[in-house]
Amino acid sequence: MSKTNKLIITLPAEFDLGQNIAFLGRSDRESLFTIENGLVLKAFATDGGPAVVSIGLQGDVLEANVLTGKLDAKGEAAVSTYIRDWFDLDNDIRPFYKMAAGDKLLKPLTKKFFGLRLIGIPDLFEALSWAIIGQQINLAFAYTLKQRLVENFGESVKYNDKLYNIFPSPKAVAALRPDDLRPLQFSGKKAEYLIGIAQKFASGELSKEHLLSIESREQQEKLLTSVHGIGKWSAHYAMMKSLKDYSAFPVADVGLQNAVKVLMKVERKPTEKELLQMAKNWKGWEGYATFYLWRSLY
DNA sequence: GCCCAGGTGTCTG
DNA sequence: CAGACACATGGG
Repeated sequence: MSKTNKLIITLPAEFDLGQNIAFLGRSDRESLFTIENGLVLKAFATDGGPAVVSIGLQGDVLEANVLTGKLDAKGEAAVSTYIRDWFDLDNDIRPFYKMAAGDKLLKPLTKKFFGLRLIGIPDLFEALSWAIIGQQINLAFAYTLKQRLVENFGESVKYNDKLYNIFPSPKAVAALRPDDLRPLQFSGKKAEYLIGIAQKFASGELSKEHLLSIESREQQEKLLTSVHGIGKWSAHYAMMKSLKDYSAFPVADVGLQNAVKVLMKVERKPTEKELLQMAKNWKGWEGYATFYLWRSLY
């Protein structure tokens, strides 16, 4: 009998697991975790090998249980940090709610989805990959492409006869050729961008640590958009989902535009200019506002 | 068949 | 610096 690791994750007051699970469950094609009976199950790559972890509510804290594999102290710290980042637990979102209370568009959303946190993608390589996959295609197809990438080039662990996938490492993707991805129905450009970014991560030219060491958001954006395949939208997407920039604002996002259109009950999508005008009230919280607006679409 | 999709790079005026 | 356009492929 091996001892099972159990991690306790403390929670802020403005947190509702049901709301966050509802967001996580938005696609039935998600390939990187599963949701069962109020528990989130996900595989993690650790130095000691892959581990499947369940995350669920236990009283007023989250409890993470290691189901297979074993975590040393370093692994436990890494998984705890990942979960805190994933659910954005170390951020005081009261100022966001305060701002939203005075905003026609956001007020009903913060009421309806109270306790929803900006669900992140802690791994920057995964965040940028997902941005590239999602460019200019519908979300359903994007999930299909991600699933094929993950299943073909990522590791997986079995638990209870089910496979739990881990997003492919930069090294694994860096070794691919576009012709490896074309049969999975990646366009030539997506394949080229994805492999190029993987190579930059594998070589150390790009890293989350380095991006985070840059204090100026403008400089972060500039560095990100200097990479082939990362435009303004993808840079802001990664900044809000991975770099904890709550003011990141992917204005060109068609989902965001549609959400505003629906909520305002108007015939056409707002222009970028109109969105920027609207977002003047959101200063510092554009990323959170965007996230709640996306949530309104499901 | 047609329009749209969680865009980007490149070219042109 | 703004605007037009090619790219690429599935979903509805």
